[in-house]
Amino acid sequence: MTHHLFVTQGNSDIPRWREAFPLARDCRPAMARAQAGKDDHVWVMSNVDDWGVLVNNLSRRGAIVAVLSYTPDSEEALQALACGARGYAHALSSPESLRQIQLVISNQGIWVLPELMAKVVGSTFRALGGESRVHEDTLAALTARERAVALSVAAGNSNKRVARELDITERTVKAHLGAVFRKLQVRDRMQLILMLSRQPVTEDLERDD
Amino acid sequence: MTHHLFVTQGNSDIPRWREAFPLARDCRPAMARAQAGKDDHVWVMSNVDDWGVLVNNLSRRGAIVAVLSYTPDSEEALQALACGARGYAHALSSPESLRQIQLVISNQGIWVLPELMAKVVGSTFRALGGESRVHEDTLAALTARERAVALSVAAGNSNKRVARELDITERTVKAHLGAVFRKLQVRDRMQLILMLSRQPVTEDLERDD
DNA sequence: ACTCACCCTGTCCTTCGGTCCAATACCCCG
DNA sequence: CGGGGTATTGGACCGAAGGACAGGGTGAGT
Repeated sequence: MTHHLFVTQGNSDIPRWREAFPLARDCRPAMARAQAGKDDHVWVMSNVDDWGVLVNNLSRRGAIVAVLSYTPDSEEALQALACGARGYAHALSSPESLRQIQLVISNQGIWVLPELMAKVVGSTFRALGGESRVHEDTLAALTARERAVALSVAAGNSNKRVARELDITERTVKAHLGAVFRKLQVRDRMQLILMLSRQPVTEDLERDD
Repeated sequence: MTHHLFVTQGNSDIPRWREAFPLARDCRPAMARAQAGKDDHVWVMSNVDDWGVLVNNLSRRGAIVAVLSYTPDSEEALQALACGARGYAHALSSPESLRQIQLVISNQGIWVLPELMAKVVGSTFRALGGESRVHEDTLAALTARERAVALSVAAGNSNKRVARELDITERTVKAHLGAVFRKLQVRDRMQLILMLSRQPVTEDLERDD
């Protein structure tokens, strides 16, 4: 059968893992390295020494690895994924979350904190030179004129300036801009800028008050 | 209840989707755009026009989107993810695979072809030297409060929202913001965003009329 | 002809953003 | 202690932004 291991550095207590997976065993890095094999599930704390190397080894041997961190950040998440981990989450995730994660990654899925997702994918996309392919897509939904207005606005120009630039009335600029907002589902020029200059945007939309 | 849609371009036959999800309906992009909402599951073929935009819209509205392609490649996969899709697979995946994918992505997971995963994440990590350290320089000139305001504004928030966030008056936000504008030599919040979300800025700034 | 999509413009009105001119309070430093 | 920097807020003012409502013009299809 497959093993199920928690790898911790020292005598740190194992938060709610025990609760999530009663059958699992906790161990030290060396032990994991020795025991884990194909299809085993291994959870590695990001505070163990050389966790990257460990994760790499394990996943290379066919183990299904998830990394848990007390201080999750996108950079570490990327590193974890790059080392072959299939999951990355907060170490204090609830037992339910942990089981959900296990479900996902044991089915060939990837699991990262939702808020990190955007960042990870974003930087990945940029890193691959795919650069502004997205924009072309989002902008593709616009008419030629709307696109021109959107781009100018996204460059930080005021409506008046855009008007002069395109040699139309400020009123017309507003009209086009309104259409852009509708089509791209943003509330104002700020979010337009963010959308076109990319990523963050956390969880805007809806509710301003 | 939640919808379950297959979005195809034209009269292409729906491979084995029917078999995997008997209850699902297939439709055109426009229909999907109109019907799909929060928590709906939508499968989009990568040969429909502007699938990127469509996926963007849908996922932004809370739908769970997966992209299927007859010719999967890492670039397209990344694009799909960047647009908010949670899954990317071959259009001719077996019904079992499709169900597995659905399981994964409906549990907050990400699903991409395993061999693409390595490529994508691998190259990323290397290419990800230093990301966004630029800001710390520019932001260093600000007081703690000003910095907080600046960052929130740069995230696309309105003055009112920032006020609530920091639990101060909108008036005070304006005061801090004014200071930020002076110190960073920008005229308004748009240029602030541009300054904080990219690096170049080369631009003129000057002259609006 | 007629519809449809796009482009352009107008007025009216509300809210938001930014600046000027204040004032109060805190804290650190000389 | 007095002076400078910071944080906070008030009021007033004005221009920018964006929505609501209403048009007029073109060209491509049907």
